[in-house]
Amino acid sequence: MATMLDVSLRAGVSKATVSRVLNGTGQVKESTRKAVFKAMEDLGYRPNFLARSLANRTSNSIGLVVSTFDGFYFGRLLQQASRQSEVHGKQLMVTDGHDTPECETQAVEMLADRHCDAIILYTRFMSEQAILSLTETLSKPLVVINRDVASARERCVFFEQQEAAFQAVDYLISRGHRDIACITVPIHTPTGKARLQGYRQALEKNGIAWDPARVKYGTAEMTSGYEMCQQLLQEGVGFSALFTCNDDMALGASKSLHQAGLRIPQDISLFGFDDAPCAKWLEPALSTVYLPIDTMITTAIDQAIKLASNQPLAPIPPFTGKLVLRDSVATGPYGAR
Amino acid sequence: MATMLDVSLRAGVSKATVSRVLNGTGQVKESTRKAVFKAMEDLGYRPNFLARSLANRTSNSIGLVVSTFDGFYFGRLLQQASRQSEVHGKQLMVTDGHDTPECETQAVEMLADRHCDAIILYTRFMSEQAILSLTETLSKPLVVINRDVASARERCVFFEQQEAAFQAVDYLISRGHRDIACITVPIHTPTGKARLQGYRQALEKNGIAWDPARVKYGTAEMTSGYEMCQQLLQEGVGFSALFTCNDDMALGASKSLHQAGLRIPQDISLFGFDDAPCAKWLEPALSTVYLPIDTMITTAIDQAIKLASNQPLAPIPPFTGKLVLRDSVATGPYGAR
DNA sequence: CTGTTAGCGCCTTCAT
DNA sequence: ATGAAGGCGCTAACAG
Repeated sequence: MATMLDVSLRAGVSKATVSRVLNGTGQVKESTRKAVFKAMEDLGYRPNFLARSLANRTSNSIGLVVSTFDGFYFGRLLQQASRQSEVHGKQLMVTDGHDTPECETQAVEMLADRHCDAIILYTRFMSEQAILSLTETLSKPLVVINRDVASARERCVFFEQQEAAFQAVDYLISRGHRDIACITVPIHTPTGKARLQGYRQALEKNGIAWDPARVKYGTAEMTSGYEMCQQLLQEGVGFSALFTCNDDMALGASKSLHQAGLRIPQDISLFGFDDAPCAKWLEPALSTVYLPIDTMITTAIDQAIKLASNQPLAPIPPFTGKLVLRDSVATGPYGAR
Repeated sequence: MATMLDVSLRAGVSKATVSRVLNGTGQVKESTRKAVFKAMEDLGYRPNFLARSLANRTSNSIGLVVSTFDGFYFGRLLQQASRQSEVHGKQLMVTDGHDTPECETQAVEMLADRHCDAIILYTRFMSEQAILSLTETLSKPLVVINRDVASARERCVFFEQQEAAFQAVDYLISRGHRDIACITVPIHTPTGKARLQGYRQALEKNGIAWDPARVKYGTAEMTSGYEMCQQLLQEGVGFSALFTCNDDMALGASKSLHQAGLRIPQDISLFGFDDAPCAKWLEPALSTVYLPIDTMITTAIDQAIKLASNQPLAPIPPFTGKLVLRDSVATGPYGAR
C-alpha cells in the first residue's frame, strides 16, 4: 500500500505538498499539483483513513445504533439514514443493540471510540435517566430517537405514540365499536405503555369502561399476535374490534381469527400500527397508523450534523402519526356516528 | 479525553507499561498493574481506537456490504451477521450499496480504507469479472455472497437458485399443473436469470412447451407482483398456477387475483420464493422456498475471519434451498401424480 | 519487570 | 509556493 511518502518521493516534492493537494488547502503551483496527481495515480495511492482521522480528530462519519436489525422497520430507517448521511458527505456507521439496554450502551460507546463525529441512538429500552447519564459521559454529541427527554428537546426525535393510538381507537369507536380488545407490544417499554395508554384514553373519552380481560400483553412478534388473539377467543372475551399495537401482530391475529371462522371486517374489525409494507396488500387491506420514520431519521441526522459542527440548534418538535384507513374496519354493532 | 500518557504519568510509569497492562502483553508486576488500572479508572481513560488500529494495522473488525438495507431479507442477514461476528470478538461494520454496482464497489473500498480486516460483499449486480478485478485491487481479503466465481470457490458463498426454482415448479407440475405463469425478479441480475431458468428447466423436464406469454418480468416489489399479475389476467393468459420469484410479489399477485374474484388455491395455485416472515401467516399460508440465509452469512463470516488471519481454507460447498409446503397450492386440472 | 526509542500515515504550523 | 519538524495516541522492539 503506497503511502504519502511514496507519492511525495515519486513526485519529487515533500509530504506537506502532497497533503496540500490532497486536501485542497494552501496554494500549490498547477504544475506540481499535476505531478502529484500523476504520482498518486501511478502508485494507486489511497489515503489512510485512520491516520487522517487521527491527525484530524474527526472521522467525517456519523454513527447510528438501532435496537435490532431485524424487521422491516429498521430496514426502512437504515435505508433513509444511509441516503441522508450521504447527502451531507458523511459516512454512516451502524450497529445494533441486540435489543437490550446494556448492548445499546456498549454500541454507542464503541461508535464513540471509533471517533464518529456524532451518534444517533434509536432506543426501545433505555430509561430517560440512563440516556441522560450516557450523554454526560460520552465524548461525542448524541441524538436520541424514540424517547422524549424533556430537558434535551434539541437532541430528541420522537413520535406521539399515545396520541396516535388514541386516534386509532377513537376511530374504531366512531365506527360503532365499543367492545374493543387490544394486544400490546412489550409493555415494559415506553412505546408499549404509551400505545396502551392511548387505547385507554380513547375508551375513557367515550365513556367506555376499562376491561382488563380485553387486553393481552404481546411481544410484538407475529406469533404473539396469533397466540394472544387465540386466548381472547378461547376465554370468550366478547369484542367486535381488535386493536393490535403493531401490524405484525395484526397479521398473526388475523390468522387466528380466520381459523375461528371469523371474517374481517364483517365479524371483527382489525386495526394495526406501523404501516408495514405488506399492510396494503393483505386481504382485506389493513387499516393502521403510519409513522413518519423517514422524516424522523432525516431530522435526526441533520441535527446530529449540526451538533457535530457546533451549529446553533433549535428544539425538535414531536412527530405525529397518521391514520391509514383501508378495509379492515367495518361499521360496528353500535352504528357509526 | 485522557490519553495513555496521562495515565502513565498519574501511575508513575511509562507509556509502554500502560500499553502492556492494557493489552496483557509482557510481564508486569501486580502492584504496578493495579496502579495503572487505578489511574485509568480515575481518569476515565478510554483507549483511542484509531491510534491503536493505526499502530497495529488491524482494526479487529470485519466489513459487510449489502445491496440495500430495505426489506426483511437483509434485516435477517444483518441480525445474524452481527451475532456471529460478536462470537469472534470482531466488530461488524455494515454499509449498503444503494442497489447499484458502482456504489457496491465504493462501499467495499470505503470499508477497506477503514482497515476492516476482511470484507464481505453481498451483491446482486456485480459481474463475475467485476468481482475478480475488485479482489485484485483490494488490499483486504474479500468474501462474496450470492455469486459463484468458479475460480475462487473458497471466497464464495452462494445458493443454488436455479435448482430451487426448478424444484418449486416441478412440484407445481407434480400437483397437476401444466399451465404455469411466472413473474420474475429483475431479469438482468444473475438471481433473476437463474430462477427463471429453473422454471424453464422444470417445464422442459416435464415436456411442457415454453410460452413467453406466461412470463412477466417484475421488479421484485409487491406492486410489481400486483401489476404483472393483472397483465396476465387482462391478456387472458390461461394458467392454473403462478410462480412468483419472491414472496413480496406473491403478495401483490394475490391481491390482484382476489380482485379478479379468483380464489387461492381453489382457482389459482401460488408459489413464492424466500420464505418471508409473513408467508406462514397469510391466508392461505404461502408455499415458498426457504433460503438458508443465516447459515450462509455465518459461513461467510467464519471464512472471512480465516482469511484475515491467514488460516488455511477450503472451498465452500454451495447451499441449497428447501421447499416449504403450505396451503397456497391445490391439485391442478391434470391431477396430482 | 520496566523505560527508551522508533515508528504507524497524515496534518499543520513555522520558516524559507 | 514549498520544505522541515513536531505531533495525533498507541505499539513494538531493544536495552537494561
